[in-house]
Amino acid sequence: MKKTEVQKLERRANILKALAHPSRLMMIDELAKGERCVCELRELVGADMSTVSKHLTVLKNAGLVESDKRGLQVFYTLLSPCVMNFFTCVESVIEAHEKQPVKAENR
Amino acid sequence: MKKTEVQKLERRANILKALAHPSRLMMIDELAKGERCVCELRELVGADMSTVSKHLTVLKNAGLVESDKRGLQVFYTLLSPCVMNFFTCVESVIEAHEKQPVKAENR
DNA sequence: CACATACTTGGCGATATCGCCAAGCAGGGA
DNA sequence: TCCCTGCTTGGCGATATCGCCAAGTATGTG
Repeated sequence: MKKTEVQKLERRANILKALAHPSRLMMIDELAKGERCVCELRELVGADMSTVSKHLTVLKNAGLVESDKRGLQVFYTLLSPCVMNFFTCVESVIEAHEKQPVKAENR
Repeated sequence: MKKTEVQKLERRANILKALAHPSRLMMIDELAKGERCVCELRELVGADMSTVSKHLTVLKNAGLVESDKRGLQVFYTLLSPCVMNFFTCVESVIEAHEKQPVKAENR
């Protein structure tokens, strides 16, 4: 297996990893509606500001959001709304899985 | 924030987390071509069989794949090919991010 | 300047993930 | 029955992630 191939997969995995957290999913969902400052997102997820800030750093490092400081506030914007399309697929996986979590003979 | 809302986000996050690993991405990609036994996937990712088996368990618990034991071998199938659509979006994020990883004034 | 506000960063303990080794288990062949 | 093969499970150390607190930075206000 090639090294470049692994690097490519790692980059992909990093983006998915950035998305793979409840609070970050909530923020992404909110940012899909428009830019938000950190304080608004803090209120939304109900966590410490430092925690929210670190989550946003993760999203930013993955290239999913962008930040813009205006005065005292920092506004974040969703750069790739296409990630919102993931959720219909994810929901279908959840639905299918909840109906048939394990085969009957394995229960 | 409602409890059910959080659970929903956690389920979504779990699926994305299951995808967020280079080896698992490689396996998903391979399984998109058709069912494969554990030994084939082991050869593909070049890891210990136990490691591969655990990765497959993660994917199975997330509802992304299904297993079928036939004789000595266990064959895995991709249940939700729609996840393959994620990658065009992911690639666009990577491309945009590599062109402009940080703003010029922050370098 | 002093001070408040909005946010980021450092650090720490708690928890989760990762990959290997060793052991266990089920199916098939001699 | 004994053994081999293909796979899963248990366990362990190493590493990463998480969330809070405390401290630091930058910007605006009196």
